[in-house]
Amino acid sequence: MKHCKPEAPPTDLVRIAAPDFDLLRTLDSGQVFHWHPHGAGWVGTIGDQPVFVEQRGKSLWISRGTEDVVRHYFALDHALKEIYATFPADPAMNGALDYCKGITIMQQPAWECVATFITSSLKQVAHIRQMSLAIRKAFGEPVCFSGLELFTYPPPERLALASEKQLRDCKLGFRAKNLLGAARKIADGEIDLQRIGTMDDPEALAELCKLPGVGEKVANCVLLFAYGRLRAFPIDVWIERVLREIYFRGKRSVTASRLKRFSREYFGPYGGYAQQYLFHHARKTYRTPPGS
DNA sequence: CTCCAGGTTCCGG
DNA sequence: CCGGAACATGGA
Repeated sequence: MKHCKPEAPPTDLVRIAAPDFDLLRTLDSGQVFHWHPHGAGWVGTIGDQPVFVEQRGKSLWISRGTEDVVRHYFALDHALKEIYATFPADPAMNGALDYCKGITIMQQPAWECVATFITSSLKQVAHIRQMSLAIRKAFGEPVCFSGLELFTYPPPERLALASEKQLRDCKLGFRAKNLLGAARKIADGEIDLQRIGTMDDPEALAELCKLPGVGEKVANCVLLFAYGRLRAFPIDVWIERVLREIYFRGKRSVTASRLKRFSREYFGPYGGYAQQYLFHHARKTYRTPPGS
């Protein structure tokens, strides 16, 4: 990140209430990949808007004028206590809840979410962050903010003009073709991300899966992290591990569709929340047992 | 060096 | 419907 002019962390801040929210845990939970620590808080873009956010106890101190945007993006209106009350009360879920309390399911811009999760396949979170930042730097708009140069996420129309080689130079590997294809389908109007918001869950899932590089897992991430479908339950390698080792312990030949059906029925109306907590807890604490 | 990572797609039973 | 293999890249 370049310094475009010397300036300390922003001083024109306003306070908003965030009683049950945990900013650090939320930003570290593998939903978004572009926030930078800055002073005692964080800077990043929400859409085209550069924002500073710092948590002090039950309050967020944020750039003046970004109150509505921040509240929506971080889903500060989600009633976490009511959501927790719907979780199954088994030991694994209780452990995850204890570890993840305060994480919200965010409400990201749809395209940015689709694009970053297209690049996520077979990549660690640190790599997804690198690719996301490289794409912003190469194709996004620079925004000078609080002495830092931030970059917006390029819209589909912009990436549609890129070459596959340019995207590979952002270290996308085989994902370059998929991201380019998806950008083109959306820029051409063949897929309408706004209209997907009006569809029911199964229909929206099917529509998202028409994009190259988007299968059931990525589509569910997008439904969850961008469209507020809090029942969507993405099954990645971590969640599959949790399901098999805890909820299907000792059972053999458990198929993928079996896991899907179980997770849909067992985790309730906020299954997506349960999934995110189980994922984050497992990813942060899992160690392969010695000798196996 | 080997293993694996917030998968998708294609191909053969 | 199911399992297997290919696909790029870099951190552990």
